[in-house]
Amino acid sequence: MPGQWLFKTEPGTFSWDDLVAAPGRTTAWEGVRNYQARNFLRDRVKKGDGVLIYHSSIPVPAVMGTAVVVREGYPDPTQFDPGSPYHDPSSPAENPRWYRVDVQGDRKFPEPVPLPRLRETQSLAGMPLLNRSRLSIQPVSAREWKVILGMGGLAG
DNA sequence: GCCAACGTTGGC
DNA sequence: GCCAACGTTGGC
Repeated sequence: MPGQWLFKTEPGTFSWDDLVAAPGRTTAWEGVRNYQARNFLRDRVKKGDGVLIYHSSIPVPAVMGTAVVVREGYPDPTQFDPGSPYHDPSSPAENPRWYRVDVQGDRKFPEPVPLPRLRETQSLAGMPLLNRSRLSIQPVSAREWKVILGMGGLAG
């Protein structure tokens, strides 16, 4: 049984629309530079898992749609690229510190689910997203997944 | 733009 | 290993 996740992104940097406009609707989810999130990408996120794409740092943050993991964790090459904003000169080449996965855009919510609606939904109260966690990669339970898809206008 | 919460760094 | 300083996240 596939797992479920929530990935945050700032739409000014990379948005849902950017994801579905990408070749094959697929993109490498790069630039994650937090150890807890890295551990999820490296160890727990599996091919076929579902991903909720969440827009943060905007007037009305919202879950925009779903994506599917199409490639499991592998070293993020941007850590070794001096020209990249995600360059990490202290990451050892023989033991890369940062990982990424590839995701493919799947279904756009007919109605994006705004953060205030998530907050007022009792069954979602345990989500890290709603509990001042700044984790950019978070696990989502099967129940939470189903509830949010329903709120967004997707049957399941 | 503010600022609280949280993560990371580095001196000791 | 402690912890103060600093940087980042992200809602508001």
